[in-house]
Amino acid sequence: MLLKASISTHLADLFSALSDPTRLRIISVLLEGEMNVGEIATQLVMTESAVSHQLRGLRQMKLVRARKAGRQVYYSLDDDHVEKLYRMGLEHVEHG
Amino acid sequence: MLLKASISTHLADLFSALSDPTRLRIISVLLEGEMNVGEIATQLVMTESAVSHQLRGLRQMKLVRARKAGRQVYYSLDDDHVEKLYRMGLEHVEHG
DNA sequence: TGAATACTTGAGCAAGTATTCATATATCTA
DNA sequence: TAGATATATGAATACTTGCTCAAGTATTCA
Repeated sequence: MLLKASISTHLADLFSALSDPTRLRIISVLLEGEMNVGEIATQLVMTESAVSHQLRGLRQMKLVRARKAGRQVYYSLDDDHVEKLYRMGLEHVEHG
Repeated sequence: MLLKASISTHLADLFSALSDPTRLRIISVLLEGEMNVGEIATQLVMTESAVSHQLRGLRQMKLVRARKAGRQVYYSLDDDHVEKLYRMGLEHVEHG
């Protein structure tokens, strides 16, 4: 049945959150556990600013959660649907 | 483990295909079976041109398949991973 | 053959996005 | 308290995207 316009935009927002290589790479490292911004930036070989901007989007979409510890901020995945979508997409890409 | 850059872009492309309300609405009607461009456009209340442009993207991503019959072109879903991703995303949006 | 129908395509524009750079805020340490 | 560290944020820029409009191709039918 035709998806209602309002639901279609929410669903599009969810997939949009997963539609960028940088965000997917952030998710891939957070699958192993929480990590702070500097560590993520080091792993991805990107500036902390760029990573921070992307984390903001993921935070707003409630896909990651932030935990502040001193001056570090540790991020972790805040949604197991995301992990499922990520893994299912990856499966499709790797042997689809 | 950190997702390789090349795979991350492929995965992002897949999710990008699902990251637009119009494309999701097209997918939602094609879940019920094949449909031609004019019928899709009527259901979505959009121009055939706009729908055709989106179908092109979905075709290039191999998410839909086209069957020509006379001057009509019938589209159908070409990938059951897509249906799974769609349904899982929808579940998340509807009661997440 | 000529007109109508069904769809596709390219150009152009408005709106959105990801990154960089500079700056701001918060926290720790000497 | 001053300076260093960790992160966040705003503005600017380059790039991408979705639609419209006009024109093009293919097919049917009178």
